Amino acid sequence: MINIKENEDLSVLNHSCAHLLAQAVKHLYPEAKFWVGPVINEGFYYDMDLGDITLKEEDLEKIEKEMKKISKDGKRIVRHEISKEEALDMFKDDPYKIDLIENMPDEEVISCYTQGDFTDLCRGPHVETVKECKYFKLLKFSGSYYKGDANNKVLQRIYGVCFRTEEELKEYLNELEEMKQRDHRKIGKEQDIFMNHELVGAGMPLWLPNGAIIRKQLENYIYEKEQKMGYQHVYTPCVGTVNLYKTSGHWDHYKEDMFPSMKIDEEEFVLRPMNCPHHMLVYKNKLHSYRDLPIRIGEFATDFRYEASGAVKGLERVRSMCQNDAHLFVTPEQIGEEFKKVVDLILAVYQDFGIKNYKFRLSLRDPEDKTKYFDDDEMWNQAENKLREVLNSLNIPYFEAIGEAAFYGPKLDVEVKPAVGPEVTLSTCQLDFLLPRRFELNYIDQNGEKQTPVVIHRAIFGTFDRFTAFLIEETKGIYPLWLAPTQVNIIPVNMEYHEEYAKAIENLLKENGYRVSLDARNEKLSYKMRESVMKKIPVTIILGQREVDENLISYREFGSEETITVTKEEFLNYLKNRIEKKN
RNA sequence: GCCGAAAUAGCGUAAUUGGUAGCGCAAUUGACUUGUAAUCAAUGGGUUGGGGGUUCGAGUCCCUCUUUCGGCACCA
Repeated sequence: MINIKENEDLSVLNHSCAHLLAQAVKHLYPEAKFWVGPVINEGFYYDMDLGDITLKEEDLEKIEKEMKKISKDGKRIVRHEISKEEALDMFKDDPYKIDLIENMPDEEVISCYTQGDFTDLCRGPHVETVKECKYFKLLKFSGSYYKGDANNKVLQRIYGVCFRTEEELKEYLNELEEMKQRDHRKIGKEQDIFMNHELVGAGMPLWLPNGAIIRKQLENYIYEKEQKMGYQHVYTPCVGTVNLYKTSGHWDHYKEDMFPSMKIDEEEFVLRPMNCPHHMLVYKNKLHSYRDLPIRIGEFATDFRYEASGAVKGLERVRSMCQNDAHLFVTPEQIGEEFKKVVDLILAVYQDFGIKNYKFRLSLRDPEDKTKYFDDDEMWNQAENKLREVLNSLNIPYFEAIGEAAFYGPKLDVEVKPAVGPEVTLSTCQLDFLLPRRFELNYIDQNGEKQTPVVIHRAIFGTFDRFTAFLIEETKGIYPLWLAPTQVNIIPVNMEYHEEYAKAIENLLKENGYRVSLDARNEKLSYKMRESVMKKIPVTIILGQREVDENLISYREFGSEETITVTKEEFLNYLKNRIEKKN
């Protein structure tokens, strides 16, 4: 999809359209006060205070109409530069603009833009006249916290998008509609991947048989890869004592986001929100020499987090999840090499799944924020510099994000954009100098002295839940053969004459380990073919008199109109080949 | 959690101002015996998300809880 913000022309146009929106709102709601109206990747929005008024669906139409009217009128958009005093006077009725002006550095030139009866404080640039903002659409509206702070007042936000031509706008709106069609929640329901039930609770997905097949394939796939890389897999309990999390420091940072503790006899337990503390103790179970490192402890671990009710979403954001987790215990010298192996693994996995749209994000702490991050400047500088150094040596493109680190250390996150909603983190690889200290981990170095290891936390799939959600959206529910819940569907042309042969082929494929269905209903071939295609089954076999007579198999691949007829051996080879190539 | 919107059969949906809950697909049964995206007919299926209220009467109005959706905030 086109990125408005990265397109210079569309960016200016959309920003002007935000002003047009504000002008129309001002006409309809004279008491409206305005905060900011920036351009974003998807278009633009404007945040405003409408007093006691909250917008309704119909209001958007009214505002759109007013915008069209103003646009038709075609007033010029004129820039003027003013002093801070003039600006403070001009916007004296709007506390939000006063806030903006007061926070501007003294030396900055203050500019505003006037179009007809409306003037907005703005850096610009803008298009020449409001006439250019002709092909726009208001997309959605919602509340949003002033300055993005949940303690502040809720402002009204309206989102929209603007293009140069009607065709471009239409195309964009169509694409938005197509994105909704690939939403994993929609496909997940259609394909019986997962379900939810209000008696189980929000954010607690139940994986149905088809989803369980996909997940099992993912587990086997990553287990084998990790096994080959020297990971040792463990099983640890889904509960821990509160003291375990007090030791790690998670309790102080996240107790509000955990399920409440349960007191049994004299001890308090929580459902575990993550597995690091358990793995620290697995490491500590034995005395380690520097010769043993790196030690890589992996686990497919179910965790529970009390995510905010407004945050839960399908398989993407849940309260019960399974992490593809591992903790690597390394010497300081081994950080670079181990980190590289993790990044290589991430890249290899994405290649296997055909995932192309992702970004690496280097997540750093906000040095100003002394409460969110463990307070030890030296430790942070060491960790962040080391991580940046490793990334630069790996030669992968990444961007830095301040304030996105974990409380114990900086991370490399992989960001992807779901069909609906903001970007989410899939894979993560984190550098941690803190937890090994908290749990007093050590190893014996060459000189027989105790040293503290460094821990790398990493999750390749992130959680199986979120990865599956993304996989569904990437593939649009058209899975490669090795992942498909049903791999081959068999349709006999005539049940009476061909059922026996069809059953023989079904057994042959089952014996070879494939997931096969036989459509034995008394329906027309075309009826069954339609269903097979709609279910997106990778391979459909058609068996009629020709196949029976010559002991052959005819099949059709999903997405192809062509029927291929081969011997049984050739067909088995064909399947095997596709599985190996993961397509 | 916050600001909005919504919840009707397995799925997708309809029901003027409050007045007998319909339809399509799927399912079941019967007929048809089929060569690549829908054969025909019949039948069953609903405490309209839960609880409470207003009313002669509630899918429809009010309160409340739950869940879902669009954003915001959060995300170890």
